Amino acid sequence: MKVTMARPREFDTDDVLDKAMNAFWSGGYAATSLADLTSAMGISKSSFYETFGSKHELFLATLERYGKTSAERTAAMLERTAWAKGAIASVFEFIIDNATAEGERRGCFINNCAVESASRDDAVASRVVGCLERLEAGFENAVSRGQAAGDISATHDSKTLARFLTSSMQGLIVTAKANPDKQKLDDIVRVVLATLD
Amino acid sequence: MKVTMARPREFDTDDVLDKAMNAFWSGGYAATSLADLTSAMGISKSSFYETFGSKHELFLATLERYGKTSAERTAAMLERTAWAKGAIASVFEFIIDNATAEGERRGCFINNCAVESASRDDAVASRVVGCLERLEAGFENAVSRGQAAGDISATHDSKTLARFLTSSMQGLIVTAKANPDKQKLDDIVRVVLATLD
DNA sequence: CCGATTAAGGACCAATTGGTCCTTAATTCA
DNA sequence: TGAATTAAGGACCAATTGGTCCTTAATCGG
Repeated sequence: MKVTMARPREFDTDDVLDKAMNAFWSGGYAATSLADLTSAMGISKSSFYETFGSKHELFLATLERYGKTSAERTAAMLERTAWAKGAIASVFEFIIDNATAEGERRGCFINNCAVESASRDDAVASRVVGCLERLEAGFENAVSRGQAAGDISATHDSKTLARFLTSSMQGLIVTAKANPDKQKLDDIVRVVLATLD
Repeated sequence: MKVTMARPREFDTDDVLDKAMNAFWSGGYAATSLADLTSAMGISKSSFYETFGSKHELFLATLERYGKTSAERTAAMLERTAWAKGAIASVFEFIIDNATAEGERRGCFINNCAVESASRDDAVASRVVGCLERLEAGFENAVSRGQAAGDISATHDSKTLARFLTSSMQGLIVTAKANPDKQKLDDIVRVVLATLD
């Protein structure tokens, strides 16, 4: 690759990528300007274009980073936790806690990207689908284990339930964004989790 | 009100409002420019500002129109149709048909608005919540009738199920936008409708 | 037909958009 | 130390942004 390094970067790529992701997460793609981005990332315009190419390429890079970090973490958590049913419940609880907490309600990055950009931008769509499939795989693994343990009903097969749970998660996130009413959200999750019994 | 009319408008307000709504529906708020809007609406800039005040006010007007037309129609349909359970199923079927049809996949206007703008714009949020509550009321009415007819299980009360159905609808719409795979969507709806048994 | 009133066309605006490029500063290897 | 290389600062760009305003055209009541 690079045979010499010359002057080294003054920033960490993953670090500024995280900051860019947070900016897009809060503002969406279209409404987040280059000025917003460079300000959030703390780098200059020239470093921006040198390192990331364009606003669009940066956006894709933040999506990939999300897939490798947050989405992967949630899915892996579902697969590792011993009590599968409890792990599933805790994912939904986490969403409610997040949405009803003080401060900015920015929803879920992937959910935002799916709604704003997926149908107009194939590169975004494929990355969004990747994250959702990883999550679905996490749910399916958990459901399978729960069914094997006799903890989760076998009325629906694990893949079907995993798809349902992934979709329910998206629905909860949208509902919470419109109206973060804990009672309503708890009602929804109660019915969702009852499908596992 | 107006004591004289002088020169009459060359366009119908509701008609151009519908065209504006479709433009926002396809492009979102931020990414739809004034040029996009006036072009879609077929009116001049001066007529635009004279009639609607600003881009933001127009946006709110399209949301209100959506509430008075589309949202109201769906909710009323749920309330009128004799076989409540079938009516609920047909709403979900309609979403799948829409999402898997050829052409632009622009999702649901309210869903798009909820995700893009609700958490950053109180005026938008209140109108989005209004539409969702109207829909929820439609579901609740249908569920109650179904429960009275012994057609829908009384395991969960009608309000809880209505909230769940409204949220499930949002989830389905987001899932479909990311990946309009009919099998997956059918799987999801099967589990959703099974909660009524 | 005429004065009042309102609609529409489009010139104009400052600010912002995403993006380029030139210069200067830092760091490497030889 | 010096040549090569790369990073960073920021001037600069055309195009577009949402929005204003002036002029002209159309239609009303009288």
